[in-house]
Amino acid sequence: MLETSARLLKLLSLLQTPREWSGTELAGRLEVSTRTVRNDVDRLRNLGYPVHATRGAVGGYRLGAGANLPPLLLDDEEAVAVAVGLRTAAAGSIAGVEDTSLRALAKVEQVLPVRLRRRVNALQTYTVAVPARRRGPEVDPQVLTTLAAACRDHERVRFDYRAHDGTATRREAEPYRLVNWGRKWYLVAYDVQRGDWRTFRVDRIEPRTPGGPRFAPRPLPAEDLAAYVSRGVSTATWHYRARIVVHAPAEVIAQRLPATAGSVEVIDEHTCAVTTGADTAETMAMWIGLLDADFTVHDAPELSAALRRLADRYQRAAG
Amino acid sequence: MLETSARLLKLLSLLQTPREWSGTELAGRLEVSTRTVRNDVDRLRNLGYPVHATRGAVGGYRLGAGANLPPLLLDDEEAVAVAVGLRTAAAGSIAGVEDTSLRALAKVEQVLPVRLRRRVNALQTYTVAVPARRRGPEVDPQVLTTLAAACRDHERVRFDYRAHDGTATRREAEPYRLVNWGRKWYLVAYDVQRGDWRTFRVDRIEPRTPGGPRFAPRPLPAEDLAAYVSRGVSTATWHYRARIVVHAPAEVIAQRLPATAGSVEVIDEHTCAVTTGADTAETMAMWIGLLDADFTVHDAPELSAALRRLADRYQRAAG
DNA sequence: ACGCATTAGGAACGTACCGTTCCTAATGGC
DNA sequence: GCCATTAGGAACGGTACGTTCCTAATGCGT
Repeated sequence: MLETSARLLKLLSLLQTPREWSGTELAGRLEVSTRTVRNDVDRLRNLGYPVHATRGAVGGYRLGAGANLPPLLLDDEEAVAVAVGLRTAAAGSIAGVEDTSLRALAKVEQVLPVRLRRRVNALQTYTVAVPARRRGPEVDPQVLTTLAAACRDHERVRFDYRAHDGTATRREAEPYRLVNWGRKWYLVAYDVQRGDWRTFRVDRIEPRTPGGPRFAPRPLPAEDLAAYVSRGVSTATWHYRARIVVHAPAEVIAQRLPATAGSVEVIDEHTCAVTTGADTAETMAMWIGLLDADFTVHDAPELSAALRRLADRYQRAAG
Repeated sequence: MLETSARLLKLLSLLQTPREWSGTELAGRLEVSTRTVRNDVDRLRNLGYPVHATRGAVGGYRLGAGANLPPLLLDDEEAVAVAVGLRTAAAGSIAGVEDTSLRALAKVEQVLPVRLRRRVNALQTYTVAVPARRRGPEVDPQVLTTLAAACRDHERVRFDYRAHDGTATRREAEPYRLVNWGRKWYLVAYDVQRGDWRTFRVDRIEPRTPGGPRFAPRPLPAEDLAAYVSRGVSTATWHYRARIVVHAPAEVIAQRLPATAGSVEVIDEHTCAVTTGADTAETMAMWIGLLDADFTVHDAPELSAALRRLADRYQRAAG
C-alpha cells in the first residue's frame, strides 16, 4: 500500500488526465477504500488544488483551475513537447517570451531524464519552425483548446461551420477526438442533427457559446482514428499542389522542407524535384522563397502567374 | 507547521529553483528541524526524485534528472511561456509534435488560473512565429541550456569565441546571466584571462567540454543587466538596416511585424513606413515578402539589388 | 594537518495522524 | 422512483511523524 504522499501524487497524476474519475475507480487504482479517496481529495483541496466533483449517477472527480498553478505531472511525450516548444520560443522563433521560456526550459531540462533529453535533441534537429501568416492561421489555438476541453468533458459543442464556398451552417455535435493529419486538425464528432458521424476541419469551425449539455459517450466509429480521418481526406489536404525543379542538392532541400510539407526527389547531384502544396498558389510562391535556391516551374500555370506577380512587386519595389 | 505532504511539495518547489540549498536553509524555509529535512529528502528519493547532495562546507542539496520526471512546479511567468510554446507547436508552427503538444496544452490549460490564461491569450494575439533558416539558427538551444546550467551551478565555461572576421579565440569565463535583447542572446560573464567583465554574443560561442572549476560569485557589474547589455550593443544588432514604404495601413503591418523586429510609422491611412533590419540584405528581402503588401524602397541600394536578384529568380522560375 | 560547516543517519520518545468500517444524507440522470 | 454517485461524521487499532541527541564522514579554506 502506498504511503500517503506517494498516493497523493498518483491521485494528482490521475486527475490531470483528460477524463473524469469516479471515487470507486480511483479507489481501485490506488488500492484504498473510497473513504480514503475522499480523505485524499480533501487533502488536495487543502493544498490548493481545486478538485471538482459532480454528484449523481454519472458523477465523478476531476481537477479544475484554481487560484494557483498545481505541480504539473506530464508523461514522457508531453514533457518532450513542452521542452521542444520552450526551446523554439527561447531560440527566438516566438518573439516576446524568450527570457521566461529559457527560465522554464532550464527548469525542465534540469530534471528531464536522459532518455527524454535525447529525444528532445533529436526532435529539435529534425523539426523546423513553420512560418505562419498572421491573418490566416491554420487553426486558432483558442478553438483547439476549447474543442479539446469539450472532448474531455463530454459536452456538446455548437458552432458555425464554413463549407468550401464560404457558406456557413449552424451545427451541433458531440465531440470525441481531435486528430492532426497532413498539418491540419480534424474533429471527429457525432452530428446530432444528422444522426451520424462526421469529420470537421477545425480551421473552419467557429465555436458558439454556450455549449450544449453533457452526453453519454458512444463507441467510436473506428479503432484507429488517424486512419479513419485520412481515408476521408487523403487527397484533399491542399487546395493547390505543384511540382518544381530546385537547383540544389536534395539533401540540402530536404533539411529545409519538413516531411509533412512535401516530398523531395533526387534528380542528380545538383538538382532535385519538390512536390508540395499550399492553400493558394500565392502562399506556395512565398513558401518557395524560403528554400533559398534557384528553381524552375513546369506545368503549373497558376504558380507561374503567382511568381510573376510577386516578382513584379519586388521589381517595382526595387525602383 | 505544514503537514508532511504539503511540505514535500514545497521542498520540491524550492529544489526546482536554479540554486543549491543547505539543509539549514531548507529547515528555516520549511520551519522544521534539519533532521526532518533529511527525512523529507529521503522521502523524495523514495518517490523517485533524485535529490543530489554535496558534502563539505559549501555543500547543499539540489534536484537532478532521474529515471522519472518529477511534477513540474512552475511560477506564473514560466507557465505562461510553456502554454505559449505549446500553443505554437499545437497550431502547426513546429512540425512533428502537434498531437502531443495539444495533449500537453490541454493538461496545462485545464489547471491554468484564469489570470494566467488571459495573459496567454494576450501574448498569443500579439506574438508572431518568426521564420527561421534551418542552417543558421541564431542560437543553438543546446548552447543556451548548457550556459544556463553553468550560470546556475557557478561553474566556469571554456569556449571558442568567433569575432566579426571569423577568427576564433579560446576563452575561459565565469558565466553570470543570459540576457535576451534585440532577438539576440548575450552572456554576461567575467573573463578570467582579461580580469574584467565581458558581454558575449551567444550565437558566436562554441562551448568546450569539460567546463572549468566552480567559483565564488562576484557582485554583478550592474543592477539592470538588460540596460547594461543594450548600452554595449544598441547600434550593432543588425548588420543591415533599411527603411521602406509599405502600401498598406500601419495597423495591418504592425500586426505582421513584431515590435522587436522593427518599427512601423504611419504616413497616411493607406501607407506606412517600416524600419527593420536583418543580417544581410538578402535575408531582409525575403522577410519583406511575408508582409504580403506592395512596398517601395528609397535610399537602400543593397536592398534594391537583393530584391532585383530575388525577383529575377522568381521571373526565371516562372518560365 | 586542522578547523569549520556541511551531509548522513541511528535511537528513543510522545504525539498525532492514518485507513478502514459502518452509517446517514444529498444529488442527478434515466 | 431507482440507482449510482458524492459528502462526511464516529470509532478503532495501528503506524508514522517530528524532534532531540548523538556519532561519523566529507570537503573547502587556511
